[in-house]
Amino acid sequence: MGSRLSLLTDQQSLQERTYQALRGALLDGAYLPGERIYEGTVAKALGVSRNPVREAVRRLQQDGLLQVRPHYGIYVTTIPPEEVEDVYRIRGALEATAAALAAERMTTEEIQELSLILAEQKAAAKVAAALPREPVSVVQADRFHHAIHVGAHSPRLLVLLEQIYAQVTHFRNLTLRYPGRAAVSAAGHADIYEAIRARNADEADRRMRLHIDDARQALQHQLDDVARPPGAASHDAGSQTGEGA
Amino acid sequence: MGSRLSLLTDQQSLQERTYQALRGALLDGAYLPGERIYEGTVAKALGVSRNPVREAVRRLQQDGLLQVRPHYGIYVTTIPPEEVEDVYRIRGALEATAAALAAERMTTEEIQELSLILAEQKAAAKVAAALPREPVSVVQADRFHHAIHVGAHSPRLLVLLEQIYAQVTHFRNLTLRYPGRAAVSAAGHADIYEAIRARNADEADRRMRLHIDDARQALQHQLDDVARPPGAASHDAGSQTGEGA
DNA sequence: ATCACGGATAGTGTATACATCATACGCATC
DNA sequence: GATGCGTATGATGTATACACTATCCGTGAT
Repeated sequence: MGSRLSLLTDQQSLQERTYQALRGALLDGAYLPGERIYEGTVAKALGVSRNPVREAVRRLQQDGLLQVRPHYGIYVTTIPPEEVEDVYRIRGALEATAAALAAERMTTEEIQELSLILAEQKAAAKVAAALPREPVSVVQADRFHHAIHVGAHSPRLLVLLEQIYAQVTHFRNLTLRYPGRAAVSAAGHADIYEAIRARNADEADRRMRLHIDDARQALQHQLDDVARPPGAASHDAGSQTGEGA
Repeated sequence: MGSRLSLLTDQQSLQERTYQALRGALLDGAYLPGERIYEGTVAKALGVSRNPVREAVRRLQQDGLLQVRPHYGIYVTTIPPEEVEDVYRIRGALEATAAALAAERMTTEEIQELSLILAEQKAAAKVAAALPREPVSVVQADRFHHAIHVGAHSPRLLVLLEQIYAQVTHFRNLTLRYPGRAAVSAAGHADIYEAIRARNADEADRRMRLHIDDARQALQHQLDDVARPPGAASHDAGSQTGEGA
C-alpha cells in the first residue's frame, strides 16, 4: 500500500522533514481523527530511525495536532463538535487582531495585492454560483486571509494563526461547500478590504470578527446536517424542528 | 555552580520531567534571553541521556521558548522591544475571548470565588500603596486572570493562554513594579468582574481588552525608562520616581 | 596587515540496542 | 457464566555509540 507519507525535499534534517511530512499528511486528512499512529510504522515508511520521528511527534503534540498517551500511544487529535465554537472564537480573535494590525501596517503594495485577490475571488464566486455543485476552492478564501496575516507584519501572530488553521483545516474544507457560501464569503471580504484600505483598524477588527463568526455558524449548520441527514434521526438531541437562524 | 535545573517529581517520563524542568527554569528567568543551551549540559545536569532532552527541547521550540539553529545550537528566545506590542495585542485578544466565555459559562461558585480573589487583591493593593517599595505580587493579579481562564471552560484556549503567558512572564514581572500599578490593576479587575457577574460577555471582552492594553502601556513606559535611565542607574530596579500612572 | 583557506574541535543529528510499561489474553477461581 | 489475576506481547521510553557539520582558529599568500 502506498504510504501516506513521503519526505519531500532533501537538504534538511530528517527530523524536520519528518515533521513536515507528518504535518502535511495530517492537514491533508490522510490520517483520520482519533486514529492511532505508531512510531515504528512511520519510521519504516520514511526510511528513518524512530528518533527523528519521536522528535517530530513531540512538536506536533505541542501544535495540538497529536495527542500522546505516555507508554501507550499516539493519536490524531479530534475536535469534538462542542469545541468547534471555542476554536472559532479563538480563530476570530486572532484573525481580527491580524486585520487590525494589517490596517495599520500593510504597505500600499500589499493593499494593492489584496484588492487583486479580492477581485479574483469575486469572479470565481460568480462562476461558482452558476454551477450546479459550487466546486468552491478554499484556496481563494485562503489567499485573502493569508495576505492579511502576512500584512499584519507580526511573525508571532503568523505562527499562532498557522497553528489554529492547522487545527481547523478539516472543518474548513466542509464550510465552503455550504450552498451560496462563496458569495457570502466574498462579500465579507470586500467589507474587510474596505476597512483596511481606509486604515480603519477598529473597523477591520470588527468586520473580521463578524466574518469568522459567520463562517462558524455556517460550519455548525453543516455539522448538524451531517449528524442528522434528511431521513434518519441520530442519537442525541430531541428532534429540533428545522428553523433557520 | 548549583545547577539551574532539577527534576521535580518522580513517576513520570524523563522527557516530561525534563520539559517541565526546563520550562520552569526559563519562566523563572534562570536562563537569560539569547543565552545558548547545550543538550549535553542539560542532560548531565539532570542525570539523563540526551534523548529526553532533545524531545523536551523540540516541545519548547514549538512553544516559542527556545529557538533551534540546525546543526548549531539552541538559544533562549528573546522578544525584541518592537515586538512587545504585538505580543500584548495577541494576549489582549485571547484574554478578552476568555473573559467573554467566562461571562457566559462560569458557574455561580466560580464567580463567587472570583469575587473573593478580587477582594484579596484590593486589600493587598491598599497595603502595598502604603509601603515605600510596593512589593506587589504578580501572584495576586495572576490568580484573578487564571480564574477567568479556567472559567472560560475551554481547554484549547487555556493552552494558548499558558503559551502566551510563558512568553511574557519575563516582562510581566517588570510591569507590576510600576508605581501605583497595583491599584490601577485592581480597579480594572473590578470592572471586569462586574461585567462577568452581570453575564455581559461583550462588556467583559471590551474591558479585558482595555485592561491588557493598559498593562501594555505601563510596560512600554517601563521599558523606556530602563532603556534610558534618568541618571544612568544599574541594571536592576533602583530608583523609582514616584509618579502614579 | 588583511584575507582566504583548510584542518581541528565540539556539539548536534541519527541509528541501534536494551529497558520499561500498558494492555490483552488465558487460566483458575468463585 | 462472570470475575480477578498472572503472564505474554508489543509498543513506547531511554541509553549508548557513531556520523556529520558548522564554527573556530592557525597558517599561508597577497
